Amino acid sequence: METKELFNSQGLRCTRQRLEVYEALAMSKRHPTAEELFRTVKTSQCVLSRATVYNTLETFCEHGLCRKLPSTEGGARYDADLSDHLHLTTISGDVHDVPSDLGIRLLKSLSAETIAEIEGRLGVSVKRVDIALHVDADF
Amino acid sequence: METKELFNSQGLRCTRQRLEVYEALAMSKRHPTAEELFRTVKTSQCVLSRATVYNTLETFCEHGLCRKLPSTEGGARYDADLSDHLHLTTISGDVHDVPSDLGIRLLKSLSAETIAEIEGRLGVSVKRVDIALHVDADF
DNA sequence: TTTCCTGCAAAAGCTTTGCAAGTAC
DNA sequence: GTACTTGCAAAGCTTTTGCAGGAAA
Repeated sequence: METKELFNSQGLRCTRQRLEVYEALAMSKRHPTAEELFRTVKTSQCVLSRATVYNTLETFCEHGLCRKLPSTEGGARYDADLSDHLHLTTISGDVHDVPSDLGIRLLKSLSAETIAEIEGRLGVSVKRVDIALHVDADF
Repeated sequence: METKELFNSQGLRCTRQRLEVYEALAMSKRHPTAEELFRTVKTSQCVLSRATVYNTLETFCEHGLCRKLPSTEGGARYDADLSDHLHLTTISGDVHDVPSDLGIRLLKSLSAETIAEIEGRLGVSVKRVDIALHVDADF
């Protein structure tokens, strides 16, 4: 679906700012923070304020267009990929996507081999696993 | 192990503030925020500043005495229970412990029955599940 | 006595809010 | 034209920092 139709289907007006923020978010594989989105979109010849980024992201979350990811430090991160997957945060704060099957195996057996597989497949350095189920919006 | 011995085993000095913060955290089943711990401990005839609470909690985390839980809103939450379990956050922001086996079943099959079981066993109202694996400290 | 810890106050970082001007529909 | 959206600036909340005084070992 085109982004404009996506907004319309949710009763959201299609503004330049929303389009750019949404597309920057959907394009990114880095699960960006509000600040990162602000800097990405602002430079691309679009008038934009931080307040709008925050408002926009909250609106997107409310309408199921993206998800706010829990984090322990820095600002909140956002993900427009609502498909079935988990997230893995490295010591540096980066967030990586993890296929559900791999994540579930990790949960079932945090063996050295599983960790090695995670590290190999994602190219990250795993230091500790802190697992949480977050239940915070409509089913 | 007594709390004082626990501190000593980690090379930490045993101060009034640390003892009270640690025991308030260990006693609580609510996964309190720094602010909540500050208010709990401060009222119980103990001189305490917010800065000390933050310093203390970071020190505890560094020494493996507690864990910082990722969250999407409000302040970070802390848990001194390092045993094998997962967390479930409700729409109101409360964090509940979930036995690992139940959490893994949730991950494997987010069926209506599983949700109902979660709700029944924890007495909470589940609205959405947002799942993340956080890897952010030493293994 | 030495080293570590605490409190205070200030600052920094992230996010929200009120309101007037502007824009989508 | 109406209702929604934006930008700005200020405020709010959480967390960190520098430093001097104080306490543990």
